[in-house]
Amino acid sequence: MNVRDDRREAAIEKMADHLLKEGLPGASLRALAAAAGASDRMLLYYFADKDELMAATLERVALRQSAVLDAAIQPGVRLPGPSLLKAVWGAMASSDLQPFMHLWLDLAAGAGRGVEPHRTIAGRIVDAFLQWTQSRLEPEPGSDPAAQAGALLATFEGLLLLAAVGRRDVAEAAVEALGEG
Amino acid sequence: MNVRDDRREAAIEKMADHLLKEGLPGASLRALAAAAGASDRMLLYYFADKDELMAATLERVALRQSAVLDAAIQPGVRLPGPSLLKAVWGAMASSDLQPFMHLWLDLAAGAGRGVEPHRTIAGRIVDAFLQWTQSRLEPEPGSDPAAQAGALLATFEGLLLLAAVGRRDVAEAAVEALGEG
DNA sequence: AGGAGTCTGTAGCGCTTGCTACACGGAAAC
DNA sequence: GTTTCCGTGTAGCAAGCGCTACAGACTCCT
Repeated sequence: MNVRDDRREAAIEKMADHLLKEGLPGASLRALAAAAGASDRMLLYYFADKDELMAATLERVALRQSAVLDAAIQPGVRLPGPSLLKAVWGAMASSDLQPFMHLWLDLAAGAGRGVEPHRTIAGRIVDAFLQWTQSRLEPEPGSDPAAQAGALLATFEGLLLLAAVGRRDVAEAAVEALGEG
Repeated sequence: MNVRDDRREAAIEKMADHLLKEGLPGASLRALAAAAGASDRMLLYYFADKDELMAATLERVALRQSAVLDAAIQPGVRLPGPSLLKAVWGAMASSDLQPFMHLWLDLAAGAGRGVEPHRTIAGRIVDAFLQWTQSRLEPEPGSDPAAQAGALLATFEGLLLLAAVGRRDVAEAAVEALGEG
């Protein structure tokens, strides 16, 4: 029945595509509207304001990404740290790492300065990822599993950052080195 | 003799301060000019355009930061991985980590999308940091020292990112965990 | 048939952005 | 003493931003 909600939903999907392709800097209302096949006027009819629109769209992107990870390493499976890192890195790499990486850095940069809705959403994403990591990690006995998951997550995020600034080769070599040690 | 170069130099210092305080999003010509005690008109007299201005200012920030690191761990000293990580993290934390962290994430985000001058400068910074890490790292025998340095750098960058998105506690715990393992 | 509420296009407001045109005072060179 | 260049203020341009006012079309209820 509700036409508006349907179109809103469709817009979210198309805007998520656009966001992944262009990143936050390319996410003006007019550009997003063009991507969604609508007018900026209509976007602001579907959503209260840009913040609400961005929150919904970023949430959608996060959902997609967590689906990629779940598909790569299914619930119930547990791996030791180095293997898990390698597996996650491999999964991201084969699902076209780049777009998500760029968007995530944009988001993190905004979050760092406390910008909303970036701060809230980035927090949620990193918490979810942390929990996911802990649920997939075969913990080494004798130290805190949460801290181990945190360390693994940090390393992965750092690899992402290295790749983003054009040092993907360094990141690849690091993954290998960590796999041996 | 050269009045212009003197003022240009002074402007760089003050703009570096401003950049650390406000990050890239707060770096409009008018805002930078106010911080430097000049007019935007004059900034564009000292520098060809905003790109040149930003390149000079970001370079200055990087210079300051590497001075902090050199002071914390002097040339010639070598530490094993976990200790080095702890030392670097401690040095950054005690020198007011926050401003540099934010700026670095802004820069990395821009670099990821290929924006100039961010891409070039971020590349230079990460290369310098990589080299610095390798020069301070007591390498474990049997695997590539460069890759070990890369892995350590990745972890550190990831910790920075975790702290930026408001999970500094997770980062601290991870540093501890890595210190034990 | 008429009024009410739901959609949507047009047009534009007020603001910020990087950058520029122009004019003018002073100092230096000849 | 004139010319030439350096340094600087004023004022403004074109483009982009998020957002809104307004009006018309369409659908539904009575």
